[in-house]
Amino acid sequence: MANRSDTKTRILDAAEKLFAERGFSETSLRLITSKAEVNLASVNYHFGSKKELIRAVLARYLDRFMPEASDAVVQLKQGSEPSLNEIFSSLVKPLLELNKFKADGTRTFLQLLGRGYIESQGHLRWFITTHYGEHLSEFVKAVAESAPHIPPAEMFWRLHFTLGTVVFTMASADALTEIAEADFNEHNDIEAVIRKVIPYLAAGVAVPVTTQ
Amino acid sequence: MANRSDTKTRILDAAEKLFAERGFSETSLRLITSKAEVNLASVNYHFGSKKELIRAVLARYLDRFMPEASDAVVQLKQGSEPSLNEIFSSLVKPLLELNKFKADGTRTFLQLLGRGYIESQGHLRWFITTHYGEHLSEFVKAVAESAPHIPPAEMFWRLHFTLGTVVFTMASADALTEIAEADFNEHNDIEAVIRKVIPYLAAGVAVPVTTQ
DNA sequence: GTTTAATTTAAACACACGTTTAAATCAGAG
DNA sequence: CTCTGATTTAAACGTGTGTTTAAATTAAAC
Repeated sequence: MANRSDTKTRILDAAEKLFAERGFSETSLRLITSKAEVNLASVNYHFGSKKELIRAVLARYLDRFMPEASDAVVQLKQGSEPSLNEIFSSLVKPLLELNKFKADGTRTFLQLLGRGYIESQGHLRWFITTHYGEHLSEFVKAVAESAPHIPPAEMFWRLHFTLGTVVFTMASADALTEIAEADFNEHNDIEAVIRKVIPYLAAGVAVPVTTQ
Repeated sequence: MANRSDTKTRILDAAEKLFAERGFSETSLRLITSKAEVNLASVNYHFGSKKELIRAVLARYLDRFMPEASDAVVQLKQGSEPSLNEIFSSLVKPLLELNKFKADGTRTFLQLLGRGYIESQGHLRWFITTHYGEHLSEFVKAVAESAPHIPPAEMFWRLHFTLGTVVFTMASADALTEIAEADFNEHNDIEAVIRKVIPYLAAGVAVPVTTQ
């Protein structure tokens, strides 16, 4: 069998960059293959379809991030009663690790996640919960335990509010950092944004339920 | 001149429903015109292009909501020092007013806003700030005054976190209420979701800045 | 009732998309 | 070297898109 083929990798690399920047449906296979300098048909040859290419792009990051993230949460719980801030903060290192895998990997991953959740009309939600459900529930459990005054149904909503904040912020992170630079002369890399959002999220998740 | 033409309205009505449900780029003019039972070409005749149709759909809601919303904020400030919770809550009535304009108008408007911010790659941001900037800054000013311990640059980020929460939650509100009903046997209409999100947002916006 | 302008209609246009095909090329095994 | 299977390639396919055209129809003005 012949297999030197970095073609697959070239496609994934070009695709993830374009997907993150402009979204999935706005990125054509022709654009991907021209940036990757491979033949158009090679996408279907190696991945079957565009949909499966999207999954492959996401999986390459999720496979790295998810185990590390849930490990971090589990390890954090070894100590005594982590705060919400600490739980969220424990995800920062796994996130930044992605920069070692690829330049700007953290930003790319978060933007992909954002695009995915927004565009896929619930399809990505299914993909993640079925493939990474155990890692995910480790995180959810830790959050729930550290805010025991929030009933489960309320926590469900708040975690999705949180997801929304992260996902939207990351999908528009480029535009926002530009505006912030222009209006406040304040330069923010992706890590700075992550560190800004954590206290915001933690406060919202833990705020007492008002029965007005 | 001939003008019985509810054609324009029929198009707007069908378009807003489909846009809210499935997003702008996922909704073809052929689907819109078939649901509206009008001819395909009438969209371009009455609106010029799909892009201008999208703007018209959004404007119909924004023209109703924005003045009412900023009025509500201004009126609230007549009293003494409204809290963040009160400021956010003052938007609920204007939002629910949209249900009088059209059945399910509140949900439709918020979903359109969500889709718009997500899909339009900054274009809607420009449209709203140039057309409704004065109404908007009334709201921003009120929020800033009620949380004077947050520096302007930090507030910029937190308001966009807030926007993200709202926009994402509303864009996926249908899916989320379904899941909540299945998993927690808890039925939520759009008003219930709005009332859930307000304390979450207010807590995040006002949380003290940590200089760790 | 005739004229005029606005509107509606069916058809076609031009283009971009994801996918498929079949031939050409390549690399490794025997 | 030869053969075999994997990979790459150029071309075409079929479909769906927003938009345009030019004729038909409608409604109001004179």
